[in-house]
Amino acid sequence: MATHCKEYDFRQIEPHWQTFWQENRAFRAENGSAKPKFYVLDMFPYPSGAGLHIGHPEGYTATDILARYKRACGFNVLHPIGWDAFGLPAEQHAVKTGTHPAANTQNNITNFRRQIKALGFSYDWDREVDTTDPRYFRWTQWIFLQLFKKGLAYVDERPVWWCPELRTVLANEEVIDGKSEVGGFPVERRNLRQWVLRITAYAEQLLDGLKDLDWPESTKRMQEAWIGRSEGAEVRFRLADEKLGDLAIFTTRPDTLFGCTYMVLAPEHPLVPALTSAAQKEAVEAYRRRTAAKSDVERMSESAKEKSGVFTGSYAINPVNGAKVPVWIADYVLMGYGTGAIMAVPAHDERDYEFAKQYDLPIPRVIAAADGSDTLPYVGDGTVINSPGYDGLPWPEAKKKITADLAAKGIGKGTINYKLRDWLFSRQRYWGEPFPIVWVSEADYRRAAAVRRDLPAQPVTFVENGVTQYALPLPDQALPLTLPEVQSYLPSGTGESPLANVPDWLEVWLDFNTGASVPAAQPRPAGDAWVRARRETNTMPQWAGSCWYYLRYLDPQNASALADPAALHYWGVPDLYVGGAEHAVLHLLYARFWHKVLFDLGIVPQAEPFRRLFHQGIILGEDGVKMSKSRGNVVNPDDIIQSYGTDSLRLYLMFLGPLEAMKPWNPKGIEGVHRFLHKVWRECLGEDGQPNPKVSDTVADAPELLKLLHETIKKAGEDIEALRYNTSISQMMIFINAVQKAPQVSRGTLLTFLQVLAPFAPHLAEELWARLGGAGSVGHHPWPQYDPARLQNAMVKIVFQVNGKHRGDQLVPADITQEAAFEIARTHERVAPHLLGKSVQRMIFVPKKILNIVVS
RNA sequence: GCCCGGGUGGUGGAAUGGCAGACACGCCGGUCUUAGAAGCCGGUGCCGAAAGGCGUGAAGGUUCGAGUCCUUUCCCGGGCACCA
Repeated sequence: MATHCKEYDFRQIEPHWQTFWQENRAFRAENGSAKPKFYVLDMFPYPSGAGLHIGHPEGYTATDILARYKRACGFNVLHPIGWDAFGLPAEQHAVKTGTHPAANTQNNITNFRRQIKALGFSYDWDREVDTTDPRYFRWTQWIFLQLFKKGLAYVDERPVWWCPELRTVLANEEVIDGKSEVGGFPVERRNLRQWVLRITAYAEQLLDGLKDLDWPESTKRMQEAWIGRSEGAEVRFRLADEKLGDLAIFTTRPDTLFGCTYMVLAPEHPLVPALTSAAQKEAVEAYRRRTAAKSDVERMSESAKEKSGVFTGSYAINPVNGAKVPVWIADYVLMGYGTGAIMAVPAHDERDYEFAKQYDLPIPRVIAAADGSDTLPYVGDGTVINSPGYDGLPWPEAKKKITADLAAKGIGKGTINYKLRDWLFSRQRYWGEPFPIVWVSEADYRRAAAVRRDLPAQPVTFVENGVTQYALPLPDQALPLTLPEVQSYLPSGTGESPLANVPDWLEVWLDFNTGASVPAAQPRPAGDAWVRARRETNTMPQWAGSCWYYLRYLDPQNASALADPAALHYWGVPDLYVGGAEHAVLHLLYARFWHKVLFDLGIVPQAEPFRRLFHQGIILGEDGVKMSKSRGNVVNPDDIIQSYGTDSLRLYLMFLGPLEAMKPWNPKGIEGVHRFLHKVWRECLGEDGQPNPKVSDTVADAPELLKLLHETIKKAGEDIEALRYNTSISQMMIFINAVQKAPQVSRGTLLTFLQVLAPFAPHLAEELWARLGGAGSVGHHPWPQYDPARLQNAMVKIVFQVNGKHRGDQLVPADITQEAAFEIARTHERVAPHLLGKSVQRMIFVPKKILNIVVS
């Protein structure tokens, strides 16, 4: 079973055991097992052409250790891997080379698979998934159809980020500081027809569900901030010119209504033209034009310095005091939030204050500061003043009262707003999941609606050249809708994807019952259900496939459902999810949203997909800065494996520091753990490769060594559960250092130690286990139990302090009394001088630890 | 600006309010060797010959006792950023 090398030849040992595991399918997870399940999930990688980055093995080693440990503890462990393989780089490569992105993607996957296998992770390779496989994305499309049917998908022409360089639209989240996240190219605003998912319908649930999750607090808070719930009121102001109607605003501080001295509309607000007086027309229009021409980045950076705005010439009436207040437009008010209009209360809002100062608007105070200060703007606690009917109330109470009073008068109501926006779900790209949607005429849609039961309550439509088009979903049986071959992967440049350039795919006769289609250029087939249709040319964003992959692992081959309900019940959701903090908001929020929809549909039994989440930290270059090609400080896993072996790499990655910490790579450090593994080898085997002569079947280990062994079992187990691998490794080092000093060691002790080592350095552990006569695979043996009795010592070291200062220590019986300990202390040669001539005031005695003598 | 993390030897880092610096890197000395490498033994926070003193970004506080708890403050990293 084992190899026959005489030295620790990891280049021979590691592939040997990897082959062994593969041939024995050692890590297969069983559906329907009677064992308790444990599901430990890695964020699956995008298989880039650059190959694995050192950050991948960091997180993957962490989960692998846990997976191997849990298997040894008797769990049926699901530990899968797959490929998030749709994505822009493959498409850009295709544009450049003209080869199909699928070909490039498969090459990259092959390379990733080879690299990951060389790291010896205990994945169940029978469950590998690939988001670009039609058998996979069929279900991505299916889930989209469920969202569509539920009214959670719609189309909207809206300004979106357009990147001329990438020739595609980007989501807000993909734009960083006015540049594309991928490539760093400049972006601009354009109006395009887009698919949008109504994630805002789940805002409250997404916020509420965070409470019970075992996630890093920082990540929870980031999601909270992203959802951005705020409670306030919508208030309607009459306009002075009655025929213009009302102006609705949102405020979180209705209690400051008496302090409102002007109103501000977003420049894009639809009421602006009607509100603008003849005298102000020119100024208002110029301002609107200027705002529209600015990118959001310019708008933000400029206005961060200085507020700007223009008076419209109109006035509104403050509903609480009848005051006539001017209506302005300014770009510090955003159309996309609330009603796109605000009441300005300059005394109690920093932005309004700044604006009022700039344009000389009145700033009356309506909240008295709790601390009596009179500086403005004031946004702290206090009581209401200058507000007849509410004076003297603490402002949160006034807020409730005024909101209720407004509601009673029918001019306002309490509302909740969220910063969260609906999710822009389409991309003008080739390399993504096609939408299983066609566009048909109203008449054809009505005919389909008469027989189809899978349409939304409200049809999804858009108007094109004055004609209303209706979105008709493909029937389930027509899935997957695959990508057509194209001549060029270059986007059309007009905002449509390359799919718009494939007429035979694009323009079809479609049977709305079966989803069957023929090119429109051919004659219409016989039958009533055939309608003229144009396919949706957008594709889905990369987030789509990663929104539900953790479910597909449960039952990856299933052709009739995304997963068998029995598998969904047995495995449930991951018990642990490990991945980078860079996904704190987007992926993790989108996946939660989809999961909640699937939960509401009764497809999954849990409301949340990821109960326990952990972010591994970033590994920096040797120089303490982020690894990058340009800096030349990149560490390549392949090179490390070649020089030290994957066991050393795995161990070092975990020994570097706390898993969640950002920490620099130190090339000398890996030699330290490599040395440790060599030492383990030498303690087990002699120079001839046979068991070391000091290994004995007859000699009993010293109690101290056994105690250390049991401490090691205990500490390793506890640390693994808590993902504190650095300290468990140091404990194993302490143990092996003790073995080294012992003249003899029992075979049983070494075998037990190898079991503890196995999750961390599985190849070496297997090899030594076999050579020391252990049966079968070390990973298949039940995790050793520590004996609590062995952890006790009859004698313990007690520390003597005088006035809190360490003055000496002494080995004493563990159950020594305070009196006896004091007797030892007062005669202790290093302690006694500090007691001389002093009187003892009191003593603090902590058994087994400390005796602190307080003297005058 | 706001919200999170975090500051401990030359380095990475340990430390349920109870011996600060485990473990490892590096360095110094020794051993083995013709020599080196590897291994092994010993040392290694700072000041001091020693006794002892000082030490966890800084300053206060609570406590018999603080790296750990509280207040203020500085620095570094991350996220958000006109969301009314």
